Amino acid sequence: MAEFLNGLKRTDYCGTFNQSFVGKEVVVTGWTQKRRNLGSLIFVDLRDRTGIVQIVFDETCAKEVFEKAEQIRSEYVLAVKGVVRERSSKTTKIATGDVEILASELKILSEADTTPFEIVDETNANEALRLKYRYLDLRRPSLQNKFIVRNTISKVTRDYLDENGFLEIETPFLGKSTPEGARDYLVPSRIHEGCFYALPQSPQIYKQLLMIAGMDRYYQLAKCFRDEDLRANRQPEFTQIDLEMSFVEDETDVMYPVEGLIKRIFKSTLNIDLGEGHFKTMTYEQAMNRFGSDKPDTRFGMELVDITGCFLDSTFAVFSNAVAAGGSVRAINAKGFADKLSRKELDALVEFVKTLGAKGLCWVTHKKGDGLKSSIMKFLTEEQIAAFSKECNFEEGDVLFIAADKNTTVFNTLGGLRIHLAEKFNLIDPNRYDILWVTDFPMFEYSEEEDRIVAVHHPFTAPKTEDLHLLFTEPLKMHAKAYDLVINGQEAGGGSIRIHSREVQKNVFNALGLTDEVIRRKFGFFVDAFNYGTPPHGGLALGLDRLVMLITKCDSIKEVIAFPKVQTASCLMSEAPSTVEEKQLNELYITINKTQK
RNA sequence: GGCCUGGUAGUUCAGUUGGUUAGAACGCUAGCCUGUCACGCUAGAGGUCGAGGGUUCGAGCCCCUUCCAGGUCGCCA
Repeated sequence: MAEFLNGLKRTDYCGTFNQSFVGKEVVVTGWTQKRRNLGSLIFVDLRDRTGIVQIVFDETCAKEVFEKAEQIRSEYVLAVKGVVRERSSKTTKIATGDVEILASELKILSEADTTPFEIVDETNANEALRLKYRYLDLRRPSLQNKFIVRNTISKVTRDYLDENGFLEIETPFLGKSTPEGARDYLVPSRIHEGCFYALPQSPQIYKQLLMIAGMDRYYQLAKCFRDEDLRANRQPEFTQIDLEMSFVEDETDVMYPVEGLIKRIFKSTLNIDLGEGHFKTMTYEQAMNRFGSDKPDTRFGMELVDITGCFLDSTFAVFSNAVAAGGSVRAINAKGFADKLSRKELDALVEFVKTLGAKGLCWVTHKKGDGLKSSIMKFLTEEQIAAFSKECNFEEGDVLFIAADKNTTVFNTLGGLRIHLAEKFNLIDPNRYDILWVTDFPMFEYSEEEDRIVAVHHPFTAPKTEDLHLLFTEPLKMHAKAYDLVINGQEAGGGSIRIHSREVQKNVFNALGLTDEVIRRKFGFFVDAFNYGTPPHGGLALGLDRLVMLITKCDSIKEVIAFPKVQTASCLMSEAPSTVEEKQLNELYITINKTQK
């Protein structure tokens, strides 16, 4: 039978005890990590979120206390009163290993069934099982620590932004479905037949309206929702540190304050001092040319090299066709990999890049004493070999991977291969943090799917001032005042200076092929707002979950969200989403059409 | 939507060419035990081999379908 506290008040947390407590009478509460019953001597490790302390029951205990202690099992919730004393046999395995509590009073506040998996830090229980019993999984110290770090980041963020004049303002969850961008989660309206709210993909429009409203500087730890497929670092609902500033003009007006925030976060969580200077920056073009990615992982080398010039006279159709179509031939040199990669593994890498959209991949190996070998040996001339060897510093012991196609495919292929090799061969120092800005993104890109140009960032992003004149002639050559914060090859955040001129905004909409009628329907209230005095403004959003992942060094976003969804966007614990009562559907004017897809 | 991987006691796994009663460790239960901290010793319970169908004298194992989970590509302005 569960007992009540009956006035017993906790005096200290389990993990806080040390020599200075010796002799004090204390009351601790927590969960039973482990019970060791030696007959007339019982040890109980009691755990709360701060740590573990050992409780002892022996012959000095009252008979009924000792008998109750014999009933204790794993995960029972206890309250124990006792005196702290020095241990006769100390241990360094727990932080409180110098002392123990000799119990004089015990309350079993709650009994516990045998848990589906053991509540230990180094669990290897299946993730699905742990997610079904998430509240048990969350008892594990390593998981609790992630939420303690997450809290620190949130708190430091609020402190820093408050000190810098930002106001925390909440924006609606129930909003208007936005066109372009991710798929919206829709919420049916009961009052308006056939109408739907959309959950925000981000508070983008609202925060810009707050600038027009004169709030000057805004921030929010904003929940965002996107109905897209999940990944190891993507959940359908996630949190952004979202901010916006008025009277800013250049990218650095936003980037520099954010650098201050990132520095404060790293200092307060990891005690890492990121130094006085500004973060490194790299243009989008540089990032693509060197790393084949707009979120380059600069913790290791193996950079891309453009060797198009080496193959201008190539008889190999793949190369000549790629060049003729405006593409390129590029390579990465896997230094010293000749002995690490078997023929079978090379073939596997060729198959791997096909999953990235490549049609193929050429390789050249130079094993010691074995000479050159290549998948395209018969197409290579002495001059070409000499030329690319020089360009790529290709020497004995190396493996060169060559891709030829249109540039986007080449970048995707070699950029992806580079990361794949680094992970496979542990080329990355796990304790290193490489932080940089990627700037000067293209303003637009061509969408083959939609057969029109679309905004790379979003349609409110300001073009580079010097590119404005290209808007109606060569829009694809325009660059945007947009910037991404990249940490260890992950997009940690992104933002832009926004368009504040109604003329420019109208022209950008037009360049995107949106008619006045469409603009009115989709963004009417937003466009109207620009007519009443808009300050120059810009902002940024940081992925809070990804920051926690990076700082706690975990690979899965599920580890840093208290109640996450699995790959099919369902919650294994609550079994959401679920069907609902017919009555609820009727109220919402909804009928389920099971055949349509 | 495509591709890859996995599903066997509560948990993590093993299970030979398709062949007797499906095993181990941890956990759990009971008994003994005064310094354990991976406590120890003794005994015990515990299985719809994800589900359905097929091949076979015989299926955990082979085939088909399906469900669940993980990763990834598409997608994610």
